[in-house]
Amino acid sequence: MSLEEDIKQEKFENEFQKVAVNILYTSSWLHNLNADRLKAYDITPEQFNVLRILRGSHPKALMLADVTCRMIDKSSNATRLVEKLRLKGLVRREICPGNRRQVDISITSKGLEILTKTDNESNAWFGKLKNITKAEAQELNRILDKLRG
Amino acid sequence: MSLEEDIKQEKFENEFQKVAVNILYTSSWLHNLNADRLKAYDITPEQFNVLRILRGSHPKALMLADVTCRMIDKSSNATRLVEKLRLKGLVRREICPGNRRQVDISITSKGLEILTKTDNESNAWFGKLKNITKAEAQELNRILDKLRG
DNA sequence: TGCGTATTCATGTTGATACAACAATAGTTG
DNA sequence: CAACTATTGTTGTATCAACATGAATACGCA
Repeated sequence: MSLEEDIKQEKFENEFQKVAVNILYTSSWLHNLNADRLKAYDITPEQFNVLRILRGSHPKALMLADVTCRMIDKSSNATRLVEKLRLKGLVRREICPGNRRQVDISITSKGLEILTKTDNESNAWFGKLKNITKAEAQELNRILDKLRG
Repeated sequence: MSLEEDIKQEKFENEFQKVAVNILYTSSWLHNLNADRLKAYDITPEQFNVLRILRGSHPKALMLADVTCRMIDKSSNATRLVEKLRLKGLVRREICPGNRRQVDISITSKGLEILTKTDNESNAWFGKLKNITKAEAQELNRILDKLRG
């Protein structure tokens, strides 16, 4: 549906203002879709993101700062996110012996299992994004990257 | 900068996954920009959004449900958001005489003043989005609308 | 070595989000 | 009119985001 209908706004001042609102609105839409599908696994989208980051470096551990800088939303607190995941047994937390300030985080086999399960769904889920063509997806990515300049 | 650099991810599984991450990431970037510039006025981006919605209908009041359905993020709580704005004197809240369940919300002159001030900045602010051309902005809007189906 | 600074993470606090339950009023129907 | 249902907002609660501050360790240099 058009953004104008979705938020009952007849017109925007200019195309750039609409871009801003459209990105924020579409992001909220995506976030809600994602939160819904992850509810079955009892994890939040940001927790899921951290798990994926850790799978990306598996079996190597990452220090907390490395997790943070890979996160989509840098302002969420990696310490507490990781602690939530640890309590669920999905990640491991170890003080680095060589540098005792540092905490090494790695994904557990239970964490990997959850990701495997969601992978099976993910294709179906990305299907929801396939209202657009691959060429449009590429164009979207190009423009968003350029936007952030 | 490219998304890959921003979140240190070398590659995505496919263009659609990257679209999802890119929208979420760009939205977080935009939200932070917005929050920063609004800090000088002591309002949050969602409060700002409500003020703009009310200016859109000014001088007509809107009932709470109408505010909600125009909001970018439908899940934030309009009752409490409006109460915050009321305490700052930026909106008025009146029980509708014709239907006492209903609450009519309208923007005050003080609320309008704040928007006038931000308007003066807004052009400068939208300038940050002008890494892209108007044609690209239109294309971005088209694809985002299509994406949400 | 010892002192100042930088790095890395944790914690405290305030306000926002997510979701469910509740309350009050209005409309509807036998 | 009395009971039922729908509409419209409010409130409670747990969790999360945003931001500032604090604590422990490591590093650099006189």
